[in-house]
Amino acid sequence: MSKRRYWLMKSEPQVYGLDDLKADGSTYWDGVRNYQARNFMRDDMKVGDLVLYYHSNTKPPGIVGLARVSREGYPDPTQFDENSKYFDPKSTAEQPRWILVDLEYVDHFSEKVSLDALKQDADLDGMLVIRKGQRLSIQPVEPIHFHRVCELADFDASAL
DNA sequence: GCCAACGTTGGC
DNA sequence: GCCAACGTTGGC
Repeated sequence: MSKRRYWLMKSEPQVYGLDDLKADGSTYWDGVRNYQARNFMRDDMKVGDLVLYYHSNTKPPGIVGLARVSREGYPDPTQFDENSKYFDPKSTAEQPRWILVDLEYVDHFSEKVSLDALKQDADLDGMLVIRKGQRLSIQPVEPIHFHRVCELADFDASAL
């Protein structure tokens, strides 16, 4: 088995929160229109990778639970849909610009680990999400940081 | 609602 | 290829 990677993905709970993912079971992560985030989904995210699910634009922002990559990169269908706000006229079926992955629900943390708590924790120094001005909606996470976040959430990830 | 910190676009 | 203008993200 290849080495598993860890990620953090941001979503606004009023748009598509972890509760929505739980209700759906799985989803395709559409609407990403940032090349760096696209590249992660296209090149690096593999089935089985674990994802810290982060709620932004809420009070307080923070990590609310876990998801898992359930399908590797394929073209985001919304780029071809003229009625979608994610429609991209420069994208073609032969050369799609935007690639997404599928995520499946894993679990909620019993309590949100707030952004403030992440910032307070010395073991999480260097984690991207706590950096000022960091807007990237998909971020790689160091394994040690991933496990520390689970620890802060009092969540046992050893069986995953 | 404000605004800092980006990323993208397009004129030149 | 530069960079000003503009748009977006997201914490506060």
